[in-house]
Amino acid sequence: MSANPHAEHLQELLEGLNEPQREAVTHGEGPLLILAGAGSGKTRVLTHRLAYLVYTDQAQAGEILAITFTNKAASEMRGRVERLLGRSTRGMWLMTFHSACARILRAEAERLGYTRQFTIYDQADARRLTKRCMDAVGIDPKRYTPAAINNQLSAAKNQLLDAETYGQQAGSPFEEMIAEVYRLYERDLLRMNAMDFDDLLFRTVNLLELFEDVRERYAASFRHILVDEYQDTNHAQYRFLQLLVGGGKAPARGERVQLAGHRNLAVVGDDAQSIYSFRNADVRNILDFQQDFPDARVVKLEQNYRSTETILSAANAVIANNRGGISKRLWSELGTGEQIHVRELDDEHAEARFVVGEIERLIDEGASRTEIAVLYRTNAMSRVLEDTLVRREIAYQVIGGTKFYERAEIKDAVAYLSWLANPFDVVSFTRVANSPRRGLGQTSLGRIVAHSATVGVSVWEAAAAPDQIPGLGTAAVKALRRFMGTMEELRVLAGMPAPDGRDSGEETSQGVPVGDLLQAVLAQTGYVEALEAERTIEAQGRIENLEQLVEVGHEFDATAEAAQDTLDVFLQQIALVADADTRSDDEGLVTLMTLHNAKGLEYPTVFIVGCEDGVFPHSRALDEGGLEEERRLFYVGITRAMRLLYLTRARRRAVFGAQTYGLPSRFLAEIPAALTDREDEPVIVRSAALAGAGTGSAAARELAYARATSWSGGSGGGASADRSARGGGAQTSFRLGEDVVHAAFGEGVVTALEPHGVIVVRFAGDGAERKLMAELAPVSRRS
DNA sequence: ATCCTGATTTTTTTT
DNA sequence: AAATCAGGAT
Repeated sequence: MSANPHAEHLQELLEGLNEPQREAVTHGEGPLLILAGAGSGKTRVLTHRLAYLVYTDQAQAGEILAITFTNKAASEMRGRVERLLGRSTRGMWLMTFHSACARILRAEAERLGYTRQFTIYDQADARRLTKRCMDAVGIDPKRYTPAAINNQLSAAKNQLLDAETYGQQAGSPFEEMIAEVYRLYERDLLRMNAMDFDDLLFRTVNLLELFEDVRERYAASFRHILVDEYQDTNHAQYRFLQLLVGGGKAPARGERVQLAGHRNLAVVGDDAQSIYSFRNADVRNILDFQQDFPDARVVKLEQNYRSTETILSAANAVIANNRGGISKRLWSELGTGEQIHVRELDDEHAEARFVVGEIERLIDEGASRTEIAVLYRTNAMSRVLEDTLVRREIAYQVIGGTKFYERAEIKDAVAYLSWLANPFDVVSFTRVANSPRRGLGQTSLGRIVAHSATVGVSVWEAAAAPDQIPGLGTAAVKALRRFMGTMEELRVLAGMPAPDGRDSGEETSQGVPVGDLLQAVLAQTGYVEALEAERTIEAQGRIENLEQLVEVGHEFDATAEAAQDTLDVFLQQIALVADADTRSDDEGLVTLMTLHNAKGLEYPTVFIVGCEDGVFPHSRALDEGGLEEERRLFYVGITRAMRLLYLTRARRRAVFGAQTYGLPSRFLAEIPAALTDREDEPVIVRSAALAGAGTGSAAARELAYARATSWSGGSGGGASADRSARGGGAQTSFRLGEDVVHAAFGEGVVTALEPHGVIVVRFAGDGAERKLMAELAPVSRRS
């Protein structure tokens, strides 16, 4: 080792790492599992390991595949590795699963019957196509939404089940129906030379399974593979890795022996932070890693360098309520720090005012806006916060929500490019053909698409010969001819070959740069003109968005490495950007985002708003038995905070425009009161009360009641009046939204007042609403 | 074909 | 509250 010319650098690379970190960084060949608790220096280990592998010549940059969860994380990591190495990491595959697969597929697509210009459909496109297939099968759209059906398809794909296999093992009429949609859906995607997000993984796995030479080539070219956030990988991703490194679970169908390979796979993750099961992530991937690779070296990172001990204690206490998992106990040396601030506000507006007020105070005290993040469960909750921030003139950024690339005008512009690149792309064609309005309505478009399918040519070819299309009116023929004239000009400009192969064999001419092409598209199709004609503020905003997109195009042109395939690469890049990738951390902005988007990030001050049962944990997660995952999400949220943590809850909140009354999140009660500054002790009667209600056991009811009374009595203050009222049998006057406790049902909240002394209470235990006679029921005011 | 209007639905979370 | 959708009028 001392002979290594980089010995000094090596020293530097390992300096400042603790023992387990160093072990992970310097691990040589063979499987490696890094169990990295929150804030334990995971990214540091990953970047140092990447640099170490290159430095010690265990791998060239180009022989490493490093998977991150977002493109943003990838580019940050690349920057850090380059700083460590002191040179470029060009050639290193440092990207998301989806980007890596798209890249492989673009090189190999012909083997699977696609062209390298295949279009990537996002979720909205996929749902639209699903709906079309549902209509074709004749499914009642009232009973099943395209989103729900598409989720089923997505789940199947993530399990690597194709339509045929899925159909064979369908065990219910429902599954038969799904299978039918699935068959159509797959057929259409292939016809359209398009893939959805799940296909990127699925098709890559197909490719590697079907073509041994391809598999061998990629397996040999990636001598080391590293995967971040391994707890959130799904089965398709697991199989992809298995095909590249060898080893892993029992051989798949048709495989005689276990796959051979170098098995140089290092995975990093934390099962306590697995929060993507709704996306078919399977936490067993990380839990079973040691079974998959019995000789794996396992490194646990438990020292936290991020949060105060108070925050960590809260996180540990919360996650302890989950069953199972790999045990680890985070600790830190950063001192006790401040208590966790817990606040209850009247409604979401008051909550927002409180949060923004605290932000103002912190800024006055010298904090920077970049040090503050506000986290919420659902995107819709950002609105009130934004309103308040705007009013108080605090600069902020929202991550997620309506993404830039999901705006209609952006999707339209991109669809024009997609169709130019991929003449089979029906979804883009139908999106673009009548936007701006050209007099080509649904009926005409339907005829064009149907004709292309019958004749077996691309939509482009079908549309290029309007008079061949049966049933098309003269007006439509004329409109289409004019439209296709424009598109032909643009096609030449783009340097794309004629779809009918007229000049195949010729060298594909070099197209103009993407930014210029985009500009030409927007001008020549009349898209911008139509927007200008609207003369509304809205349209003006859209034009500005489009200008921004053109700017993105120009930037792409300026940095494009090879002049080849630029349009495809640009489209692929756009299809796979996540909104998390647009986060900026140097512009003096307060950051607003969902808890999911906060994964992997840290902030000195964190607010988690909406800590109410039904909001967080989310009611739909509760219905589907996803409580533990919600808790992990809460754990993720808590552990984002370095020094200050605020948890807020609104007694009343508008959901779908209607007022709802929510109980405090059950997670709040899981934080030891001593760690917080809340004045009133949380009343934990829920489980006991529910047990009592369920079994009808009088003793359990007594117990729940006794605990509830003594606890609320213990909170001091004006408890005595309440107690006497309760002791007298019942309290008779209640207000809307009041927190109450019932002897058998436990905690609840008054959601309605009815005549004749009847109140409606929703209970925390089972979420059910019950009508009670205020005078007679054993119910009383809480707190 | 297009536009308008009232009804219905939407909100988990995302590559 | 906002967005999308279906159905009907123009």
